[in-house]
Amino acid sequence: MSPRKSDATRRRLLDAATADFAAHGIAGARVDRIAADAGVNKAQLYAYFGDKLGLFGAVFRLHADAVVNAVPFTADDLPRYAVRLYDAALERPELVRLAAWARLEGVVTDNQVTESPAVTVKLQAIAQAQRDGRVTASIEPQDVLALVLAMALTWSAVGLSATAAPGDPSAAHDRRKRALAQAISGAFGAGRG
Amino acid sequence: MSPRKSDATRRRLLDAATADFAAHGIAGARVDRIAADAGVNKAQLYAYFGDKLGLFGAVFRLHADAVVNAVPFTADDLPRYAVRLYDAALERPELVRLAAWARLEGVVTDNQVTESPAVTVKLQAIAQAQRDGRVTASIEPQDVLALVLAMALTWSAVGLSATAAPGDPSAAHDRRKRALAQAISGAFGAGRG
DNA sequence: ATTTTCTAACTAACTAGTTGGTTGGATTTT
DNA sequence: AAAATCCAACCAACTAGTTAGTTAGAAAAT
Repeated sequence: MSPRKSDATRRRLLDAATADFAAHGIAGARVDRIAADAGVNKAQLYAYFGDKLGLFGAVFRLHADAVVNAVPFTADDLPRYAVRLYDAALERPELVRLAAWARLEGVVTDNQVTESPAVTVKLQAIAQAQRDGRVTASIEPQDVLALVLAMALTWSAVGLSATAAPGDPSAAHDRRKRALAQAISGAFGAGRG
Repeated sequence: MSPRKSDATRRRLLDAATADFAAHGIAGARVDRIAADAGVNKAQLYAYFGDKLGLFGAVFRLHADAVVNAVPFTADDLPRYAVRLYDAALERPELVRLAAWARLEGVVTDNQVTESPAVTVKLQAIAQAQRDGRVTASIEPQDVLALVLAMALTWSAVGLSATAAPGDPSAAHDRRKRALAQAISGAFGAGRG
């Protein structure tokens, strides 16, 4: 928008907002707290982002690409892709939480998720891997992708199981990653089914 | 507590609270709205449940038990268990949403999830199925359970993919269930690994 | 008559969003 | 060069509405 506005202030607001929205969701986040944490006056926040939902949208868009895009997708090697996602979710749990909250609070629709270019590209890559005989052809690409994502995020903040934390013993991380890679290999490997 | 208090009023409050908490989460739910929807005065709500969080706790415990009792666990046939969970999540999406919100808002800890009797029983059943050679022994029971749960809830409100709805064409449900059953069979079947 | 269940009205604190005005540095005018 | 002007960035204080939780007492039940 306005190129003159201070990038530093904008950035501080986005950082503070990311933390607060990730921790408390949209309804639970507090505009005053975000402004205070950023060391910025509340009126500035409104000048930059319009309203609370506009601020969330900016935060979400900023990280949305990073959630799914920063991790390179390899349809030929889904186990490794899933492990990379596991690591990414571990390193930046706030991204997963933002996405989960956006879904629950209804600010992103199904169509926005399924019809995004990032998803379309992945589906095509899976279809190609199926034609090449590297991924089982008996499960639709959309379901392969959905299941791989769900499995990779099993131990994330979204999951209903114990959440993985960076401080966990590395043996625990290795154990989960092996389980994940092996389960995905068995589920989608072209050898069977 | 007091055996005299009207069960009908209590039930109406729990029903209204279930809907509101499932739709908006704890921070987003409104005590006045819940009381109005239940046709009960707000002061009654506080007499029955103490405070907002106490009401959420009651709602959560009520449905957590229900879902555990409603879906029988079959360690020998994990694909079918997962499909039953898919159906249960489809029929009662509010249960999944309640659980997701409870996790995100931090009112249930990891230990409460992993150390509950319901989970312990399932883990032992999986270990037995592994000894019987009906489930792959190369993945720990806790990870088998975590992955099966995550996969079954791929298309639920928790998932990051498109959400399944009761109104979807039955072909779509069948397609997802086949994908789910096949993926779980491949991932945890004892034939491989 | 007394206990229990219910209710309207209340409050203190909090919330998102606004207002009117200040600051400090760059640009223009003299 | 000095004075006048401009403007984006900034802020303390405020508003109007909402929130969880309380109270004092009426109605109903036993």
